[in-house]
Amino acid sequence: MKQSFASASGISKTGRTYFSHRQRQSRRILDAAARLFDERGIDCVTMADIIAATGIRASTMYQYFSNKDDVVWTILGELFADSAVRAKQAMEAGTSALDKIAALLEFMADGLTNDPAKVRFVAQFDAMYARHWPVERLLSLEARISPQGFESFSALIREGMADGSLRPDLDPGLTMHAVINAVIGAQRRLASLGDRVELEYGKPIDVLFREIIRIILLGLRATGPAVAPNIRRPSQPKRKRHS
Amino acid sequence: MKQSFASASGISKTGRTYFSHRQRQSRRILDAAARLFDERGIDCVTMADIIAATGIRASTMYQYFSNKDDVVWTILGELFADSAVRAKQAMEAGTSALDKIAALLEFMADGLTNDPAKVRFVAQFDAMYARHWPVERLLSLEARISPQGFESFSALIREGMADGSLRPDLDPGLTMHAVINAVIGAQRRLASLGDRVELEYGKPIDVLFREIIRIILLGLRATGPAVAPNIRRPSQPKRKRHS
Amino acid sequence: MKQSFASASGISKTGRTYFSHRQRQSRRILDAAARLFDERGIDCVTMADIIAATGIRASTMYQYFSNKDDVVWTILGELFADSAVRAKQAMEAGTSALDKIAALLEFMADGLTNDPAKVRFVAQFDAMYARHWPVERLLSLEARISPQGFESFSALIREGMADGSLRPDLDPGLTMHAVINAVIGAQRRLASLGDRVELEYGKPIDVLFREIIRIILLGLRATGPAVAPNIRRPSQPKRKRHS
Amino acid sequence: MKQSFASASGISKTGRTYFSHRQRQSRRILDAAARLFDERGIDCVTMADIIAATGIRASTMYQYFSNKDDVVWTILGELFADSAVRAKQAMEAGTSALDKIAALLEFMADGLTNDPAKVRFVAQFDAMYARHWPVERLLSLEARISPQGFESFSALIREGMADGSLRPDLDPGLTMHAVINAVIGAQRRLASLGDRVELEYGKPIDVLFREIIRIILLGLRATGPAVAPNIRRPSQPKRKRHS
DNA sequence: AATGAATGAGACTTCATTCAT
DNA sequence: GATGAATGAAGTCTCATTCAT
Repeated sequence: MKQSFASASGISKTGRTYFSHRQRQSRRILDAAARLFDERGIDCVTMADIIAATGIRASTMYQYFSNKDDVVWTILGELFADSAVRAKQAMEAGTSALDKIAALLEFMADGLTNDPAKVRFVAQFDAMYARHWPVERLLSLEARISPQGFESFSALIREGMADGSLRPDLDPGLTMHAVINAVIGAQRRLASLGDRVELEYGKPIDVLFREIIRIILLGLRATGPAVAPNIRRPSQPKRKRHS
Repeated sequence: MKQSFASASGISKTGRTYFSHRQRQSRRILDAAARLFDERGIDCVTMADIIAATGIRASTMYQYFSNKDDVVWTILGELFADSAVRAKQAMEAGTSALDKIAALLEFMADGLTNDPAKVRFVAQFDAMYARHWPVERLLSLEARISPQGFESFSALIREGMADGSLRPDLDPGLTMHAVINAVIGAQRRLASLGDRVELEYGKPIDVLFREIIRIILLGLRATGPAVAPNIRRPSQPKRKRHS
Repeated sequence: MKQSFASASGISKTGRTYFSHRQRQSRRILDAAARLFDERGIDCVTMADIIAATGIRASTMYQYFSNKDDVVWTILGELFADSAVRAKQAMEAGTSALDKIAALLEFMADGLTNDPAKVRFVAQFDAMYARHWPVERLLSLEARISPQGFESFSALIREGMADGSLRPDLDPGLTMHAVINAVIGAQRRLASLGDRVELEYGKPIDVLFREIIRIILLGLRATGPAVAPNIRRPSQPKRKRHS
Repeated sequence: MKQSFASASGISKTGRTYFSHRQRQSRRILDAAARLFDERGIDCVTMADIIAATGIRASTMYQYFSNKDDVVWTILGELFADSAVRAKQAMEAGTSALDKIAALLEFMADGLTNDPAKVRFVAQFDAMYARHWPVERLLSLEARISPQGFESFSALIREGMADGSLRPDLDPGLTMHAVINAVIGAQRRLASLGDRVELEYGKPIDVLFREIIRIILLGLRATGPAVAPNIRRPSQPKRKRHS
């Protein structure tokens, strides 16, 4: 059986690392819950279900997690903690701003390929809980996906316009935020629809996702100058109005 | 009071068609439900809530809708029926394939601007129900957003590569599907997060959405230089502000 | 079986007065609850107990009362509504202020004699809920025991000092409030201890209560000699009966 | 921080008597419990609350007290042990019977002024537990408030009628029991209502309490003779039995 | 003496739904 | 077509308490 997505959260079971009993129990619960959430959808899983799946008694469960939100939130936290580190590493590899952005998006594509269940979980979480929990808690968590938080996005665009890797007509205060929101939205939608997309469109979700990344990067990157220093690039016959 | 989003669904009250009492009651229920769904989220609304909001008795409710899914599905159907027609109209206006795509995405941007509640509703529906109902029912519904269904997307890309409005290196069987999924994903994410996005990023959701559309279209369109070195049309003279 | 104290609330079952089914059920619940509260103490009765005693199903119960507080509060309301009317009538009979006070205290003694269960209930309520519910709700209810609310007490003392029936050294803003609080406190304590007092002291609770009333009235009334040495007012010719 | 009312219970920390660890722990528990009882009301405090407040583990708690009743009872016992001694001392100071009674009542007024929390605790205890525990245990405890128990009350009344400080028409087997019950009832009611009384009536609880004491003493004391040696006012021919 | 862990028992409440009138 | 009433079936959570270490 494939590894539960909760247990991937950087806590290694290998080696002689000793889990205390409490930690082990906690993990059993989280793993069981994560599996159920993925199988049935977060809202269709009850505490009773998790309890049954874990094999402990209800009252014991409540010694570990005081309610379903607690479980959900914990899983989410582990997920993000894990992602944040790896996203950072991915971006550091890039040289130009465009490279960095590409690395970040590629990182997300890898997430979709390797852990669609994780993405699906977060997608559900977003759709269901986004409105019920304080913004801060939610967005602060999501912000970790980028190294210094979303605030660094502006800098990235500016950097790219300076180093010539990005189009000169981007808006530092806007573009990257738009891109990241769109890519996250796309990623989650594809993860949520899962195999159905393949059935319908004949393409696996990660192929679709990598295509949209390609298009977006094409849209972001500097055209003429980036390739050749001399500014030709006449064309673009009639940029149509959008809005 | 602004019109409920359900009652806007293309059902005309004009003409001498008289709603029977039954139809009026049904509408009251759907309107009340739609409002509640938007206020609290689909999963946080119970039949009892809808009943209370409508002012009828529980037992009467069941004369109209046999359960919550029935209500949800009906609202969704009205929403899509409405959208399909208008999306089609929007696209017909375009001349080149790029124009048509732009018109379709623009149509979605308008949806986000004018009816965020509708988009939010569909987003929730997707995240929560996608997995519980047969694919056919769901995707068939969504397919209506494009005139001939998603199948026509391949043709559109081919058309664009032929008429020179799109990059020549696109994949007819892939690109448009990728774009549409991403744009839907982005639209729904933004609608779901709503005002929070503005608080966090300082930009309204529709501004973000139009920016990503712009980037995607930039990524799709044929770039003169990339294709041919000859320099006409020196630069995008005045990218207009989007918002 | 003796009449339930809840059902004494001025709602007559006799005659052709028709209770709707709902009212009858509601009464059954209140009666059952009141009996249990008196037998075991309010805090030792659970909703489940009341449900079992009433013979309906749990879910039906919640159609009538949404929780235990609701039941408790309803019973209390009926009790006070009933008392308020009768206390008023009792006081109106008196001529001098002392008579009126005596009538009020006597009314309370009757309550203790005839409905110790009611008093006991209120005593428990007080001790347990006084701190958990908003003052207004509670005191406004209690205030009904006196015709125009406790505010009229000052007037009563002033009236008595004017008509010569009360000691001249009383404090209108204080004395009657002190008296009423003490008498209520005494009444509730005796009701709570119930038969135990008799076992311990060899006197029934109402005998003890009437004795303290007598002492208090002796303490309140004008004493001829104390005021003026000349002996007019030859003795309270008609110590009024209390009971 | 002010001393917990439980730890004031006459347990001396002086001398070289070392509390064993066990005693210290026990005290911590009792203090924490007493504070919680006063803050929330006895019935709203769970073992878990006490445990949390004390900082020990649940299982450790049960090494000291086998259940909540045990804790409650222990606190109550300390309270009474303390009171009994001081009540005795207070009464011994008096010369006439009236003086002794006044001293006793004054002692209770002091209790209300200085330790309303203690009184409140006992009031709650009374209302809630009186019915659940054997009479003997309860009343025997309360009896300690008077030196030789309530049995001595008869003697006190007789003494007062003999020394001329009390009215001659009192009932030795009744009056003092009535008075003490009333005063305890009043004291507890006032303590329970606490600040609310002041808000409602504009007078602090101890002012109200002292006023009722004054009235009762006025009602008890011999009238004519006490003021002037000459005995006129024979009167009051035959105080009839009341009840 | 302390404690980590577990748990039986049950209380409270909600909800969708049915049914007879 | 409307409604009053009832309810089965769950779900969530609390609490006092035990027991082995």
